[in-house]
Amino acid sequence: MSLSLEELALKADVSKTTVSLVLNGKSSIYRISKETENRILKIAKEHNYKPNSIARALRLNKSLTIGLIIPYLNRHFGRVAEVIEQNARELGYQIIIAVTQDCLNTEHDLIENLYERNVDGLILATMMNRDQFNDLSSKIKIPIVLVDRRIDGDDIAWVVSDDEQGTYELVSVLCQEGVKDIYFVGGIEKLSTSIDRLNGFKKALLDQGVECNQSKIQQIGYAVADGYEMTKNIIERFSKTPEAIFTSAITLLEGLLQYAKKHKPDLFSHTRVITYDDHPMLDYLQPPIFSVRQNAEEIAKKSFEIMHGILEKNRSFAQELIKPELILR
Amino acid sequence: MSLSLEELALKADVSKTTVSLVLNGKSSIYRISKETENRILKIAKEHNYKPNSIARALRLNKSLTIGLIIPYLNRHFGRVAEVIEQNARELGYQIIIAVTQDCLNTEHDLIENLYERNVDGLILATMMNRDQFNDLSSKIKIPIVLVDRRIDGDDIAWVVSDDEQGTYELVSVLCQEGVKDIYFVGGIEKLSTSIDRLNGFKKALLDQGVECNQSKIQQIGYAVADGYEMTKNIIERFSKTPEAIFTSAITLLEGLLQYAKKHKPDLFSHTRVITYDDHPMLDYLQPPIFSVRQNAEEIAKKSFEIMHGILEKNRSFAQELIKPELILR
DNA sequence: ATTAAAGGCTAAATCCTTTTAGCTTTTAAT
DNA sequence: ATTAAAAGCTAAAAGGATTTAGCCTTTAAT
Repeated sequence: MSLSLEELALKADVSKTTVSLVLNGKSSIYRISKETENRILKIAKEHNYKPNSIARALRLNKSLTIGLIIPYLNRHFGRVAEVIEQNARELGYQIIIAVTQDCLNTEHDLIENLYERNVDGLILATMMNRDQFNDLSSKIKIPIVLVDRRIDGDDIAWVVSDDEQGTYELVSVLCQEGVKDIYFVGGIEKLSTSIDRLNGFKKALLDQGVECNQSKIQQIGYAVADGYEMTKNIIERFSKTPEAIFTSAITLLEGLLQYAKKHKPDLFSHTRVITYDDHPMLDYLQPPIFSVRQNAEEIAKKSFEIMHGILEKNRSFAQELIKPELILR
Repeated sequence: MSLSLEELALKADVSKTTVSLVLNGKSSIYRISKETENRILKIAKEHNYKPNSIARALRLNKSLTIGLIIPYLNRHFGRVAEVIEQNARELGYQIIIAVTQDCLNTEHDLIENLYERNVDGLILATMMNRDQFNDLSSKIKIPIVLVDRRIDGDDIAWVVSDDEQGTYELVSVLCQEGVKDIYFVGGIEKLSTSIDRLNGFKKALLDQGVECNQSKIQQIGYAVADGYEMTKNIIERFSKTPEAIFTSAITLLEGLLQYAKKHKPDLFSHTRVITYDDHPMLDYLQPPIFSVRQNAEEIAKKSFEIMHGILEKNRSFAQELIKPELILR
C-alpha cells in the first residue's frame, strides 16, 4: 500500500496532525502557513499519497460503501446495478452486491450481514412486507432506499417503475383493438410489482368496459418455470384458446414461450401475447409481442441520488415513480 | 452498531484481551479457565456481539473483500458475478463490483481505486495485454485472477471458457453439413476471447479442408452496433449472399439481427447463422441458430476458488479452461 | 514594558480489534 | 522452605487516520 500519514509527516518534517489538516483542506482554519502547506501538498503528490480507507472508515464511522441487495443479476437488475455502480463511483462510493434469489430468509441474512460490515446505506429490492420492514428499520440505523419494489409508508424511500400505469397503458392498447378475453400471468403475489401490475390490468379492463373474471388471473411467482406452469394452466384448463395473455415479467414470457414451443406451437395464431419488461430479442420474434420497457437507468440513477441525498445532504426520504415506455411492435 | 469488545469486557468483568482471546477460540492457548470462557461466550451471545469489521480489517490488514471488475453486468457477466458473490459469501467474503464498459482507462482507474480501498484480491475480466498486466502486477501486491479473458503467462491465474474448442466444434458441425462459405464476425481483436474464437474458427475450416479467406474475417468490437456494422459490411461488400455467418458473441448476433430486420429480411433464407454465447430466447427464433453456451456458473465457481486458495490456503496461481456446450437447435 | 491577540504548529485521544510480552497467583517438586 | 512450573489473566502497542485542546512564539496594542 502507499505511504502513511506518519511517513509523510517525517518527510515534510512536521507532525502528522499538520499533514492531515493540510490534506483535508483545513490549513487556514488551523493557520498552517502557506509555505508549510505547499511543502506538504508537494510531498503528498510526489508520493501519490492516498489515505488508508479502512483507517478512515474506522475513525469517521463511514465506509463510503453502499450495499445493494437484489433478487438476481438478470438483465433488468444487472442494468440497475451497473448504473448504480457508475453513479456511486463518481461520488466516491463503492457498491457491495448481494443476491437473494427471491428468498426472504436470505434477504434478512444479507441485510444483517451488510449492516455488520458497516455499509453506510442499503439499496434494496425487497420481499418484505410493511411489518417486517418496520421491524428491520428499528434495528438498523442506516438509510434504506427500496428499489423496484416498494412498501407503502410515508417515511419509506423508494424508486420504482410505474407498474400500474405501464400495465394500464399496454393492456388498454389491446382492449382498444377489440381484444376482450385477456389472461393475467403474474408473479409473487404480495410484491408491489405484482399488485400494481394487476391493478393496472384490472383498471384497463374496467375502463374499457371489459369484464374481468378472477379465473383469468394467475399468480405463482417470477421464475421461468412459473410462467410455464401458469401458461399450462390457462391453456389446459379452459376449452377455448384465450384471445390474449399478458405476462407480467420477461421471465414469465420465457416460460410461456417454452410451453408454447413444447405443447402449443400454434398458440400465436390464436392468441396475442403482451408482456411487462422488454427485451431486445423480442424485436425478432414472430409475431410481434408488445411490451413495457422499464427505465432501468433512471431507476438506478434516482435510487442512488436519494441515498446520496440522505447520506450527505441531510435530505430525508423521497419516493419516485419512473415512467416506463410502451413498445408496440 | 452492536457492542464493542470493551463493553463486553465490562459486563463480563474481565479485560478486553480476555474477551478477544475467548471469542477467537484461543482460550486454551492462553489458559483462560472454562468458567471464564463460558461466561464470556454467554454474554457475547446474549448481546449478539459481532466484531467491528472495519477495526478488524485495520488490525489484520485483511478486509475479506474481493473486487470484481467486468466490462458490463450483462447476461453472461451478471451470471458470473452472481455466482461469484454466492460462493464468496459462503466463505465470508464480500464482492465489490465495478464495470469498465470495455474501456481500458476505466479499467486502470478501477483497479487502482479498489486496490486503494483495500480489497484482498481482484477478479478481473481484463482488456490489458501482457505488458500492461506485468506493469500492474509489480505495483499491486494482492492476488489477481483473470476471468473470461486470459493473458498468456506462466504465473498468471485465469479461468476462461474454452473459446477455441467451442468455436471449433460449432463451426465444424456446419462444415460437416457441407457449408463452406462462412464469415467470421468478431470482437475486440486483441482480447483472448477474440483470438481463441478466431483460431477455433480457422482450425475448423482447415481440418475440414475449407479454404479460409482473410476477407471473410471482420473484427471491430463486441457492441451491438459493431455486430450491425460487420453484418452490413459482409452483406453489402460482397455480391454473393454468404452461406453462413458466425457471430462471436450474443451482442454481435443482436447486431446482425438488427441489420437483417432492417435491410435484409430474407437473410435467413440464404444464410445460416451460428453464434458464440447462448441465450434462451434463441429457442424461439426462426430459423434455429446453433450456439455455444458458456458455463458461467463453473467459470465463476472456479475463479473464486482459485482466489480463495491463494488467499487462505497458500496455493499459488492456477489456470482453468471451462468446457462450453454446443446447442444445436 | 507589559499584555493581548494572532500565528503556527503538535501531543494525545479516539475509533475497535488483535496480539505480544509479561504480571500475579497457585500448585508441584526438591 | 525454596524454587520452578503452571494457571489465569491483562496492560499496552499496533494498525492509520481525524480532531480537540492547547503549547510556544511572534506581532500588535496600550
